[in-house]
Amino acid sequence: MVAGTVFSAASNLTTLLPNQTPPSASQPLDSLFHSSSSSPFLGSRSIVSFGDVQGGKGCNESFFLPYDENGDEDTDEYFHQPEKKRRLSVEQVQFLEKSFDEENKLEPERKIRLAKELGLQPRQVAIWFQNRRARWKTKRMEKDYDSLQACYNDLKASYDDLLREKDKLQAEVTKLSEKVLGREELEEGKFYRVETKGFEEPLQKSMIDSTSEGEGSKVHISSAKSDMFDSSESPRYTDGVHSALLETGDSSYVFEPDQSDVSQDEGDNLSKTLLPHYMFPKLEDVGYSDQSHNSCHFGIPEEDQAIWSWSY
DNA sequence: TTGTGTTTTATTGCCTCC
DNA sequence: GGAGGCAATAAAACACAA
Repeated sequence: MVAGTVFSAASNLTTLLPNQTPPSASQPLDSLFHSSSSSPFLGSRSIVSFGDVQGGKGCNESFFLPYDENGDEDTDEYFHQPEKKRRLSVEQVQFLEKSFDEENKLEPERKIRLAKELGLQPRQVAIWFQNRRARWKTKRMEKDYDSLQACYNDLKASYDDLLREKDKLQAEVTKLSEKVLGREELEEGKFYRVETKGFEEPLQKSMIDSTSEGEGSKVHISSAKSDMFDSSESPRYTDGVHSALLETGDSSYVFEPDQSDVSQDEGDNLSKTLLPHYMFPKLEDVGYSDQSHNSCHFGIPEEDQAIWSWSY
């Protein structure tokens, strides 16, 4: 390859006109792109032309001076230059970039044409496209990575929020369950038959008997043998009180919720869903005889009533 | 000026396709 | 088997801080 390149340089040397000047940096790209068959890039520095051998940052000045100024001595020096990489000129790169934007693959005819127009070896054009495709791929992967990262961050944030919410709700369930269990003494197996309006949702269909004639949305828990009691997710009622309840002949325990009290919080919503309605004692048994009362305090101390009050 | 990191050009080896 | 593509890599050119 080295010998080939040197030979190419030498060949090019003979074809270049000594006074040929590179295209001006201010020359519009389109005019370059639509130039005629005579290349505007011939004579600009490149590894093939050995232009600008002396280096310089972005210098487009042709290394090739008129022979009568350089003389044979310098010309001889060209052929003995060790092969060095030459950066393409700004114009050449712009031209190639534009071509790449149109199509990033290079057919043989196009390669030849580009090489001719740019005064480069077809191989150089091919290499440039190859490297350019590699850069393009890297950039695209970086973009993909960024978008995936953003996506992941969003999902992670949502997940963390859900986890926090879950912990909060679980703590609420625990708190409420403890309060309920703390009042088992008051119940002593006597439970108030409560009605419910709009409680159908928390109960599974299999648990509910249709009892709606003339009773609005009153719901009866038809059987203790429901999924609710088997579920490991549900509160466990293996103690004497609840076992007694489950074994009682009258298995229809209906709870009547408050319809006006608005002192609930989000934990209350949970309790509506998770706490079994049959657990509430009769109001008479806990010193509460006014069944027309709308609030669901059920003898719970004043300070706890907020938790037990809700409305629909 | 020099050391160092980055970019660009080019090579090599492997693979696929025709 | 040759041409072309790609990944990995080398090496020169370039940018820039100290």
